[in-house]
Amino acid sequence: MKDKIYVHVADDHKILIEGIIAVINTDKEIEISGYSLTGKEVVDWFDNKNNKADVLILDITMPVLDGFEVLKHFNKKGIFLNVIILSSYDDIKIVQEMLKLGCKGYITKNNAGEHIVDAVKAVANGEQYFSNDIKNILLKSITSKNIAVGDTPNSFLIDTLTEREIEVLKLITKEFSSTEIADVLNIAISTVETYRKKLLKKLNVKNSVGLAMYAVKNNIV
Amino acid sequence: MKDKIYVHVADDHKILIEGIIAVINTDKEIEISGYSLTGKEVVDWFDNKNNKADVLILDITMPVLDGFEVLKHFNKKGIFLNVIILSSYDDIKIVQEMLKLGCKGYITKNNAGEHIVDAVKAVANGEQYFSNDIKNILLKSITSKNIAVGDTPNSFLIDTLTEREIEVLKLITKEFSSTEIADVLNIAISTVETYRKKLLKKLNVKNSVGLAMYAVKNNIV
DNA sequence: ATTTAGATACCCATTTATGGGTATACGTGT
DNA sequence: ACACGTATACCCATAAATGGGTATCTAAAT
Repeated sequence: MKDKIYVHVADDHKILIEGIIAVINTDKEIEISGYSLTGKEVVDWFDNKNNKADVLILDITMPVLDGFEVLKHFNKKGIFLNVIILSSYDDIKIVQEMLKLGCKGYITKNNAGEHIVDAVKAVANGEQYFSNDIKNILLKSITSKNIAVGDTPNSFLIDTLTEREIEVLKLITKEFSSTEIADVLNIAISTVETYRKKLLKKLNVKNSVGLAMYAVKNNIV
Repeated sequence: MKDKIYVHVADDHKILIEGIIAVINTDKEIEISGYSLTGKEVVDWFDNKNNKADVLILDITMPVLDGFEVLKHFNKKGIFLNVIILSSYDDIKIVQEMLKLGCKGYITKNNAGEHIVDAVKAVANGEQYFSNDIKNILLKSITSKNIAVGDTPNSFLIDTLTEREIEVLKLITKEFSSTEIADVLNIAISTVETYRKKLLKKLNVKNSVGLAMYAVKNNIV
């Protein structure tokens, strides 16, 4: 009923890649179209237009570029991949950061074998997939606030803020006026006002309150 | 090893309350200390200092005051209860709203029987509890953004705001200017500005951004 | 009956923010 | 060599917000 699912695997341990290939080869629907041992290789592989993959299985700890940097790179380029994080980290902060960066699945290495095929099929199908331990820590993290809300899909694809813009934005949320921000950052008030204008435009909000609300919604503060 | 867990049940269907009592009575650790058929009754029951419960099982659809309003009332009063929502709604928006209002558990009526005892014990113990279907929709809702983050627990309203002040505050967080707020509420701009002054003073913040941040931190929005 | 809290509205003046430009300087990558 | 993004800074004008008052009306509480 549908084409094969092509998968690219990235992990700095060759043996783990071989394991994943072995597992995935047991399923006729899925095929490995490439693999990488460093983040740099991943980026380069996808830069080549001849290479294509429906799903990227991505380790976090890798030489040259780590998993975070790889996703940031793709986000910046506006490249939208179905990414499954395969990591031994089960720290909530890391999982959240990866979700913010747009990953669609997250499985831990402990029980990768039993999950990998299902995970690949799920994310290739536009769904999300988490291994049970990740599910648990995600649920635990749900408190009385800041519940996940289905936003504009892939809203990370919009205008990326520069470091300085984020710096200004953070100070705005701390109730600083332009004068005070200029003081703290040692720049002219006019410059701060330039940043305010850029922020308003990039984030498409009406005023400083909108900036603050954006910052909150997007975990910038 | 520990005292009994006292539970108050609120649902407008008497038969459902009876069912819950029957289920809960099978467990020696838990005891029903009261029940209510409307939201108003719940509020009144807890207003009486002689009444106490460790856990409140709360329906959403109820006459006089619904579940949302009951939780809002307790939040406003600074009353902190371990609340389990028992509802037939499994809409993500509703679950999220209830979590924002501070509920500690959420189970659907489909499979209440098999979950109710575990849920009560969990929330009485300070943990969270969700039935499997709720777990699933919560996980589904986790997108690339707005992941749950553990905040300051129970930071309720200090200086009580009036209804009108809260109304204005909410509009401020929606990026409305004073002119627009005056328009929406059909009052003079000068009146809106009076509210802004009062809000700034009561909440002890410097500007509108401070108001917005306060509103977010305190679940007003 | 009198106080109190809340909603409403205006006066004044000053400070900030917004919206439209333009412009220079620096570094990266093609 | 040149384009591009980023950080910086200024011009202009208008809109909005802030900070200090005072004041009236109503409903609820004492």
